[in-house]
Amino acid sequence: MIRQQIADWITTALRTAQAEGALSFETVPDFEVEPPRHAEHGDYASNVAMLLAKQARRNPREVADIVRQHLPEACAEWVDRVEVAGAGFLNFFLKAGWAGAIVRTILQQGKQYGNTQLGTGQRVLIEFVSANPTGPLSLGHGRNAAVGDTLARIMQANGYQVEREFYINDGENSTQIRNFALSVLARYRQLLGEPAEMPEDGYFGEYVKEIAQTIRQTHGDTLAQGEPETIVRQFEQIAKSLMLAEQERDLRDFGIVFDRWYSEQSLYDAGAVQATLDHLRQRGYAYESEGALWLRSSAFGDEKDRVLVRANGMPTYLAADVAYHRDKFERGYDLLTDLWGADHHGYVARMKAAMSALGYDPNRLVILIYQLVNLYRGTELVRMSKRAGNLITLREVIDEIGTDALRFFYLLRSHDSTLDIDLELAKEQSEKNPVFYVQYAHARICSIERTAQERGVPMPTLETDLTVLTHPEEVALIKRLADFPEEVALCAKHYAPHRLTAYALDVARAFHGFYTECRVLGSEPTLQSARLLLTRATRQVLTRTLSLLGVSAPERMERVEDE
RNA sequence: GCCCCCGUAGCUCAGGGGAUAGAGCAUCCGCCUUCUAAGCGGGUGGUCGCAGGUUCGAAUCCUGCCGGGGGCGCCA
Repeated sequence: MIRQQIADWITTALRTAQAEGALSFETVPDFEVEPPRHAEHGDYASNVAMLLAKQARRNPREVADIVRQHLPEACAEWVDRVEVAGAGFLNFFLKAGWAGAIVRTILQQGKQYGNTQLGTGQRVLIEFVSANPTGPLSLGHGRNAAVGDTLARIMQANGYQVEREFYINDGENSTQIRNFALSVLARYRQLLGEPAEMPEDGYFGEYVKEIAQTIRQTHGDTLAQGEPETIVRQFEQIAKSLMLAEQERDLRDFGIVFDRWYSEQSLYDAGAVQATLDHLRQRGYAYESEGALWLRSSAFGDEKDRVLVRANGMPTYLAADVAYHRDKFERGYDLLTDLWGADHHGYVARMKAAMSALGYDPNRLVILIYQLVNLYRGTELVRMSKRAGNLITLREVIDEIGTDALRFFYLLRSHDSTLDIDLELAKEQSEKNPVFYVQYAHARICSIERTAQERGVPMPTLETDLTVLTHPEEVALIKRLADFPEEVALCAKHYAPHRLTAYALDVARAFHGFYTECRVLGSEPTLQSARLLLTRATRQVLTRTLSLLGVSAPERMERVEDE
């Protein structure tokens, strides 16, 4: 808010200078107002003059000086002085006590603080996880889930109307569903003591046996009798829905609830796949060759054309997925966001090409690719899961380290980076663990408030004099708090939810510094009141940040002493 | 061969046109009569993979190369 305020003053100054003929330029550049690294450069600095110099045909320092002289008088309320420095930076030095005004604003805005208008009026569909219903969610799906859900929360905070959707890959003609069903069927028969062989490329994880067991318990021993094709179809339905139920349960325990579970099969049932193929043909972007139907994706930058319908008449996964994305656009969203694993990156070009072929703006489809996740126990790479065999399940990691730690760790790095998670570290209740560091700051705040209550110190009103908040640690903390709305907006603009963990750590760090240097309870009454309000404002921002991350903000954290 | 991601402190990574490059961990030295020491302060530690280019200014943008990971099905 203070940054926006300064930016507005600068814009006003530019307009005034322009009107007076002191400065000539066509467009206001996209300049920045940032807290400089070094205190001698003021509280906030702007690069506007350097960006404008060429247009204005003057050297940057001259431009800076002109801007400085045309700043509106209103800024005198908060600004002590403005210096021109370096290559042409405008350095703003704020009056002692400016920080207090920010604390008041934060508290006045309450739960609204941190919200922005960035996406007001825009509908977004975030499609994520979308795991195959043939196995439990994996460690990789967990990253997808954490990034997608937090991004959804962030976009909501920015005013977007957000919906979360899970696309179920349940096409009945797909080989994977059939294989899965055949695997479950084989296990089921084995349970009944019948000789049954697993399909060669079947699913060999323990969970398949569990599903067979569940089916036996709920449907009895006669489900594998009758006409073979009917049996397999039946097993497809039952096994698939059991698997989906488990995925939904895991996600709910991970703090994620989808607005919609969208079935691939429903696209076939509604004729949407066929309609999309016809539409592509009409537009001239689908053609027959070698007995198959092809998408002319190479016309839109893809390296080659792709098969939509195989020579055997079966549509490919791509065909359904194109129909699905068409359906999403037709539902009226302004923006579609997909979250895919790195192993699907090669698919991006063809999906965007398909959207272009259908006449949609491919830029309205944002596909985020996240890199792999490796799990370590100390320095040892964890490869296998007992239950799922060749993959590590999300469930077992949640069970071991908890939702809070796992969500935080997933968002500790950019989705562009491969992520290593160390189970030992995530479980450790110590200073090494960043989740605890942040949560501990919150618990400390609650502890101060509890003690205040015990001592009969009431929470001060907003009329309290906040200009006494001038200690460097207080100002540093308030600056971090003041950044919150800007940070929330940046997270959305760059699709970078991981920035939020960094921000949470920054706020926690600033608070711990304040806590150490500035005694709250027992200080001089005016100061005590002001500090109590600062503490409350910090709590509000921390709680909100953690809730955007889907991480809890505990009111107490007792250290467990281990010998 | 082509495509995507990464290469920054001993380790794990932020920063992705702006001033003297940051954090955590590790390591060394300090700080608990007083709101939770799961905390705080300080020290050590860097040719931002290499070479060109663009720019007033490059870790950041462009090109090429090197190294690591992933992907290149009428699988999903």
